[in-house]
Amino acid sequence: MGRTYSIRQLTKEMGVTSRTLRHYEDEGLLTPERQGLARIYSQRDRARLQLILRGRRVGFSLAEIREILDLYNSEDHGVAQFQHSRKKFIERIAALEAQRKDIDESIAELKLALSRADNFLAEHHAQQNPPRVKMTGYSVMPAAE
Amino acid sequence: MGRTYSIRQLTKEMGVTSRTLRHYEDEGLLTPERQGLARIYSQRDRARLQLILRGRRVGFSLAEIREILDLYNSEDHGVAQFQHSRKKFIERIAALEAQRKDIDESIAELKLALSRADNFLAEHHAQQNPPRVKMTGYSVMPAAE
DNA sequence: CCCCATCTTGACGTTCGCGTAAACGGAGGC
DNA sequence: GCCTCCGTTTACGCGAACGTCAAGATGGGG
Repeated sequence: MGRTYSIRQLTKEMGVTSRTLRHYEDEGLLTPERQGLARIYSQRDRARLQLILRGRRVGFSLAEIREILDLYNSEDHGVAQFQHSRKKFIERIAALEAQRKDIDESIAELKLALSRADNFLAEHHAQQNPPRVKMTGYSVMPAAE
Repeated sequence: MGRTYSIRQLTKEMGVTSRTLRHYEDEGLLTPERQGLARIYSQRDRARLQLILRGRRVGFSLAEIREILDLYNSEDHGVAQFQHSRKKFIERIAALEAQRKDIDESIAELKLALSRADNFLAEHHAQQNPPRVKMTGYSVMPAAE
């Protein structure tokens, strides 16, 4: 018999509102038990919620998250089902790896901008008034390509 | 003088609609020149658009993207400005690195699920797909009691 | 000249992910 | 009894990021 959680406990632990949990339930992402009217969340619900929130952080829509959870949780464990799941998993992995590339590029660019800011601040170290220095004629973007 | 682009050319190249470009202009993210009524995009506009789209792919809102672009593009090159920019850059980098961690975890989990699907298919000698290493790891999703 | 393609400016519509009341139901304490 | 929490349902609202008409400008070709 696993631990159980009230809606309040879960919201505090995960940093979301009760409205959010009910919304996820409406969307079929969570299916807590009931004691009368009150929802009672199992460890499994809690684990699913963690997956949902992480999925959200990486940019999945609730529909996509549900699809993935359904793949994990499928009732039908036939060959066709697994082949379908396999395809979906591969798609998701590829998408995430592409996204990671975007993120790495963004980080690199931001770090470059950061170092430029640091250089400027180092050069104008003790200065408090904004110096009207023109920066090497380049007023726009980090060069692409 | 650099190359220029019609709205149509840019949409085709970038895979977005003209409505999207106009929307970005309404939001102050792009400021193409005009020839009469027609918009005419410069290389700089094109570069900014690439940044915008990448920002979108990593989950930034248009408001956040505008803020970052403004940091790059600031007119005021004073010390206070650079200090502010520096702070913002550091924040963004930290957020992206956190997101990267989420992505790596998601990828790891999906790969685990993938290998389980592969194992199943191997056992049932569904010969269509490359077999995988045998896994003995425990499922990420807690079993349904 | 007309036609057609491509552009333009509104402006209302849509989807997603919840927020935010409004109104009500038990359980426990005083 | 009543008050205070914690919970519930129903349901309208909202901001973001465009989609989707409607109606008109502009320029080139036949």
